[in-house]
Amino acid sequence: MARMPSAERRRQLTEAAIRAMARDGVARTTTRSIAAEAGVSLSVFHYCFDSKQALVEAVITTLTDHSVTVVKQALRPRSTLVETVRAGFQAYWDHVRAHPDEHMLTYELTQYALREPGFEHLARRQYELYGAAYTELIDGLRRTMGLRLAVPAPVLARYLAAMTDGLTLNYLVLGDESAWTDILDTVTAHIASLVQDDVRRA
Amino acid sequence: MARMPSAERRRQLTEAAIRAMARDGVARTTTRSIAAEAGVSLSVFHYCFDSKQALVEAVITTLTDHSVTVVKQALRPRSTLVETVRAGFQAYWDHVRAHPDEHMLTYELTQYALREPGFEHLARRQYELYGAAYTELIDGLRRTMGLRLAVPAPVLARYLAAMTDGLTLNYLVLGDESAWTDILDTVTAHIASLVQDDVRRA
DNA sequence: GTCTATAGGAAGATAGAC
DNA sequence: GTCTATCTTCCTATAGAC
Repeated sequence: MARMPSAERRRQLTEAAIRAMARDGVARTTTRSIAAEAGVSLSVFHYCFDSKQALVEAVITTLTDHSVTVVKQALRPRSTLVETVRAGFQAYWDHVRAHPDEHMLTYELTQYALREPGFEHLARRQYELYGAAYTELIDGLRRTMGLRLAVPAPVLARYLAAMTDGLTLNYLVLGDESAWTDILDTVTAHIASLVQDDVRRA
Repeated sequence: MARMPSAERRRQLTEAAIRAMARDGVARTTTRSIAAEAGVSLSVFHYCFDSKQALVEAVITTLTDHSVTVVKQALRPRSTLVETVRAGFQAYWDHVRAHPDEHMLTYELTQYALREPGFEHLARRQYELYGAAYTELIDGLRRTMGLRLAVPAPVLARYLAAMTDGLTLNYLVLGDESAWTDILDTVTAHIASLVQDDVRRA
């Protein structure tokens, strides 16, 4: 195989691990299967990473950063408040439907991090970054559109993050059969009314 | 060790497995550790269960039924609508705070079921039973208090189930540090207004 | 940096005595 | 039904040649 600097090999192996884990699940993904997915031998793996744990850490941070980017892209401010809520939620949901395996893997890795000693902070980091992304959006809207919130932005942010998280997990478990369109409409309407309630109450 | 009919041994091993999995995580729980937790030898395990998978199936159904019972107990109708929402949510949340490991294990097993070929139906069953419990409550309230809903009861039920699911997962990841009291107050208020909006709109 | 080969251990499952 | 001992397989990680 062609020689390659360690840093690039690390990226290659991390990407291969994400593909393998998304396809087979975290539990079934072995160092051998990752090396095979990357097209290198097992020793190359251990030349680049001290241990499997070290790779999983790289996978978690990479995937977290990617997920947060997805959320931030979806949440970017639009022309009106209602439009921001509706389009943002729609964009996020489109991503979930297009890449269910990726979101599934994210949940698996959260569980992994919570159980692995010394990895708990990676799970927290992920959820704190989600909260920060929502908080950032809310604060931006508040400045731009003169919103005044009845509850602190971080509280509202945490609530919105939890709700999207729960809806995503339910979709992954139950599939598309149910009336998700209705639910999304309901959710969107309620989020909009929620924010506008805050405005009215201020 | 004292002899015991197979059925009872199976229950004993299932309970031991739940304790071991809640303590060590699903990934680290082996047939050996389960047998040790139950105080029997490994062969007894395989005398009662054909395979580890067969035991996990028993664990999942047992824990699902238990979780659904918890939800149903929390959701029982109270004197007023707002009271039902508030007390129900509070009762559920008290259980989450008192038994975080049990809820954590439930999430882990959902992932396990989604990944294990032939076990997907167990994950779906769990979430469908949650939805059924919420639907049952809503229908009961509709009959008792003359509610009229703007959205079908199953849609509202699925939404509420997803929201509590997301909040629970966020709590398990982020711990108690954040302002969960504020969030719960916000959530309760919004659920109440949500149902009452439905009433007004009808 | 990359390879083949293998060490070393732990897992699920079975054999056969009691 | 329960036990101890063992089989077989698969994993992570390393050794050493190229």
